[in-house]
Amino acid sequence: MQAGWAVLQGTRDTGNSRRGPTSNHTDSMTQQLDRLGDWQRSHDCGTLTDHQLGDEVTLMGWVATRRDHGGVIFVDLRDRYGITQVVFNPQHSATAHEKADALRSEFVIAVHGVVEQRPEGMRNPRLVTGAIEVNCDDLRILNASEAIPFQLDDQTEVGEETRLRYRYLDLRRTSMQQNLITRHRAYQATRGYLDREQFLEVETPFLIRSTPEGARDYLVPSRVNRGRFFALPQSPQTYKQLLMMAGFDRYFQIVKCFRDEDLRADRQPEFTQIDIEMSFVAEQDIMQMAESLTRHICAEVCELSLPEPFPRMTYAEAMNRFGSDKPDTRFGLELKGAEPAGRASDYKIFQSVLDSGGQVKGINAKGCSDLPRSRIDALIAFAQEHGAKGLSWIKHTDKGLEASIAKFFPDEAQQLLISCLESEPGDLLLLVADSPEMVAKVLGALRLELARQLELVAADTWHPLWVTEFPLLERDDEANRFVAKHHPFTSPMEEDVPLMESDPGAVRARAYDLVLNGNEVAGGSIRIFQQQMQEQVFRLLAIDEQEARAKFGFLLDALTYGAPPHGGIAFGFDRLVALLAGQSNIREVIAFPKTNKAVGLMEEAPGGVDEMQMRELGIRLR
RNA sequence: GGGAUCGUAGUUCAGCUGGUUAGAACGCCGGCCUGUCACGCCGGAGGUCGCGAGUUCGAGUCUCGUCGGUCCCGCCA
Repeated sequence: MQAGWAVLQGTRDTGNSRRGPTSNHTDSMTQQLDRLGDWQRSHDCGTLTDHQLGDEVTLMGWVATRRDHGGVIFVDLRDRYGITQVVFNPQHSATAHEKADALRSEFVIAVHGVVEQRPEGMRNPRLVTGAIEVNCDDLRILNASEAIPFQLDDQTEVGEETRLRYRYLDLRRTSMQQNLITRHRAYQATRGYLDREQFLEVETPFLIRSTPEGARDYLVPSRVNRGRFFALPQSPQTYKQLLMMAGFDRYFQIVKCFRDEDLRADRQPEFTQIDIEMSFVAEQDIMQMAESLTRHICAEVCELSLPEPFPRMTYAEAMNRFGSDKPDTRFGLELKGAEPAGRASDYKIFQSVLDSGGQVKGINAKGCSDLPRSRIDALIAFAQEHGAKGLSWIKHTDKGLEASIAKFFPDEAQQLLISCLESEPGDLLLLVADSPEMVAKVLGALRLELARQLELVAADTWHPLWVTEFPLLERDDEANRFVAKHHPFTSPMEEDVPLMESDPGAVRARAYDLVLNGNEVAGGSIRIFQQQMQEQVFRLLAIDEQEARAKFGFLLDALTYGAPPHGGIAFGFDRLVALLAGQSNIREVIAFPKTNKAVGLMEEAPGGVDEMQMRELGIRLR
């Protein structure tokens, strides 16, 4: 036995191989490892306190750290629940102490011992179990571990590439365990709430028919039906509507969705939705339900109390005041119209934009008149990255308005500018002149960037907001036609139906988004449930009858057999959990996420396939 | 498809206007240590400077290309 442990110590790799363990010391040690035998875990590593003093316990877990004092060895034993200090004292058990000499980080062990009070002054107030320690009399080494490629403490920030390559190690870190626990609690809060509210959880297919509307589909070739393909669902949209037509009244599902689009910090190729649909309802019913659900989740998971009811804002107001359809209302910096000042100025750029139907709007960066030129230049560059031709700026000092463009603003125009932007000495005015869409886009982004730079968002503030009355349609300039902004089954607002022929772009939808701290966490709509209306909308979208039949024939048929009025909403579950976990990146709340290039670094997915598989599927690369 | 940024020891980073043998901390390995908990002390090992070209007497450093990570624009009904 003893010789065996010596082998183990001597062969532990120093330099780590990059792609996992190549040394075979683990193999050579297998015979020296202990069996679990009849040992049973009596407690976890996060529960022992003064109350168990004197108890004999058996703990199992990972060696978080080993502190060898020559005479006495301390091991911090870690599991999902916490950390307990184990003491190996030669006077208590010479064998256990001798054996503990071989322990290294991340070895998996079982210890048997007695819960003892720590000596006076040796307590660790930072551990729940810090008042006690387990005096070990018997140790079983269940598994060894190579030296791990990065430390598991939360002290040093390890690069994400390394973390993702060894995700199973990364997930051992306390912060990641907390994130997944938060996620779990959000699942349970959701299921509990919706179950109590009479919602039925129903699964819908993952292998579905591809429809070229919307995002790119992930495709799955069918072997049995050679040359045909399934798509993975971008959402269970049509199925949940069919469940309403089937009379299920209240449906929900916590479900994976798939979109083959480029990734972002808040976008993964596969992501999770809380998908909900209800029959015999209008906007108010769904919004009220979604609001209660959100309040319930936030209360259960984070003990937050959100306002009741959530504030509401129309899409038009959101775009006008915040330049965004998901405004972060935790700070000011609202967009202000500056057209009168632009008209009164001699500034050619503003004049020509206004003459061609554009807008001049601005943000008043309060108290920023002393911002150095370099920072302003960076803001200009930022605006240009977002598509602006330029960003005009004017400092409001004690002496009045100062800037290179101030000379184009006669006194009257200056006064108008000051009143339009509610400016005071000490402020910095940032102005954009462009099409209304571009003005909103640029100033909306600039507003967020300024708030970030100026640290205007106080920690632990939660601003939920409903955005309503979205446009039904959106102009697709490339295809020169209208496309659905939400999806083609969204019902138009009744009072706007007459506009469908005359001014389709002005028709508002019975759609709503739930925004939390500037993040879209849910979105939904009242659906079309009468066939004539669905056909009318398809016409607007330039989808002819043949195409509509081919793509959505089953849904159109279902509409003819007594479809109830219905509507629903879907939550971006990953985003919601990320917010609750205080993470700005949804990868932090997903166990095994993909990189920006939609690659799994650990399992190296996607990978190639055998020629045989391709042949069976009737697929050839070109 | 485009832009920005990063890539140096296992990890996190430093490495100046191009110039001797590429450094630090943590980790790892060995030794010592009976009350630590970021243990301590002594010693040691560990590098394809992402990869490939180019400029140069000389490249971690400059140029071009390429691969990969991250953030953003486009895209995401």
